[in-house]
Amino acid sequence: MKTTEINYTECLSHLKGNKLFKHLNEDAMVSLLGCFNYKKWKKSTAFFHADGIANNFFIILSGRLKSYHIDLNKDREYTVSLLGKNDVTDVLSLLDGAEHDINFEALDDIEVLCTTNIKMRAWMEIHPEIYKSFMPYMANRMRVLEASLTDNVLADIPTRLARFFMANTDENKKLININDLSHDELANLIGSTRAVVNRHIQHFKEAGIIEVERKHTYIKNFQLLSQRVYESNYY
Amino acid sequence: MKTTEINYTECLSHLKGNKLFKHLNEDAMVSLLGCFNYKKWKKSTAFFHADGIANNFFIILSGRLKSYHIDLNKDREYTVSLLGKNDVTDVLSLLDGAEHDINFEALDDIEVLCTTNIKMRAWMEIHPEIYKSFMPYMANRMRVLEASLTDNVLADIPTRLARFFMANTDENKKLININDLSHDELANLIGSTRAVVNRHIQHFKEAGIIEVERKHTYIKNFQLLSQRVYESNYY
DNA sequence: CAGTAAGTGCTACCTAAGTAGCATATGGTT
DNA sequence: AACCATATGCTACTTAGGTAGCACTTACTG
Repeated sequence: MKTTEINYTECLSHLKGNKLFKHLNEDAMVSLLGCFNYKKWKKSTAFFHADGIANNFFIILSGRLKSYHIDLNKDREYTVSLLGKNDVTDVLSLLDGAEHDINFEALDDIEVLCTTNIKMRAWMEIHPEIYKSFMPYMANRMRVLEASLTDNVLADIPTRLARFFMANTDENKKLININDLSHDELANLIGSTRAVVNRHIQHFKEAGIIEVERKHTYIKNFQLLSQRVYESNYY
Repeated sequence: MKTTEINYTECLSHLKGNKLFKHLNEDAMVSLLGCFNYKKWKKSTAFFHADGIANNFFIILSGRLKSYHIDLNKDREYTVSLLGKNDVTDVLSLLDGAEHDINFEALDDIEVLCTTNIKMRAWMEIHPEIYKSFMPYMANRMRVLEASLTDNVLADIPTRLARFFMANTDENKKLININDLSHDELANLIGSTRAVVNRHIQHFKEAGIIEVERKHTYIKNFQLLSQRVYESNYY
């Protein structure tokens, strides 16, 4: 690993805190780190599918990275997932070798460990115990995808918005991770548009559920929010 | 394995034709079969999440099984995936042990090999090489989920319908696997309702793209269909 | 500190999708 | 043959969500 900007032990401790890799023994850990380069990207750096980015494999150390699709006809974007610390990408092209046409954009300054799918696959061949630890990670990602899918089909936008806020609260009932996003980004995340999301945010404000400042959202009444979430349900 | 209704070698050949299990050696194959029971279910048999069905693990030998969510408030259903021969379920609860609230219904008379998640997990512990072969299967399932998700957010219903037909054609440009579904089931699959899907089916008929009989859909002009599909695109 | 880009709030309008209801057709069952 | 559940086709209507446009505000940048 190139250690120009971050030291080796720091990276090691990152991996040891990552569910996918924490179970590895010291030797495997060292050889894994040998495959990666440490990189930083500025906020708003974008990677398009066409750039061949999907043939690389990243472990996110800090910052948020969104994966998204654009509709060229209409002027719309959909954020498929919001990746953060301890997430990896792109799992799909890594695991089945096929192309994955999706784009990425850094929502913050981010730090990643970077390698190619080819190198990563070679390492996995030698350390097959890694496959098992990928299982719950993939299962969790699938759960999120499936929940979003069902939501987007069956739930209206205020419901999706409420659920999205709810899903991003911590134990103190405060909004985390998405509290500094613009209404535009929120819209991309729940599959709608800025104007519509803004409309419903006004309703939530009137109802006393949330408070809004420029690029900041706060939950004002958690009780009301969870009420709004559980009004509509499916099984 | 209980071999009351199907013989052992028949099951073995099923497993050898299944991408998930074909790579196993003879011993592993035999011990795997030892975990399962052979079962048949009649068409329309339904399993609800509440029944604890999700703690079982199935390999589908023949027939179609849909996994779906119902919205109790509105009167709607969404078919998350249509599983068939060589598919397994439920991967999610198997791999991370958490509840997966989803329902199942047999669209045909179906045959399955059936075991509990607990037994299957125990077997996997002893045969960890299986984890690797699960990878591309899961990756593929994730791709399908992600594509549906993006479609449901960004594409309108005629586009989704056209894509859905397109995705279910064989090398002879004939409709397979979904050609005998009612408009109601089609609607569930693309995230809409019977009346709306029927509306667009009329348009497709007028345009000469498809032909429809009671519970049968045929592609009349594949060229026109693929044109309709590629009109709208995203990346 | 002036200029500019980005974010927000809101009005007015348009349209695809959903809903309700009914007529007709089909195929299987008694 | 008569019956009945299911499937389909179609009309009329409602509505949530999307679109366009603009005013105002905030924060950054040269």
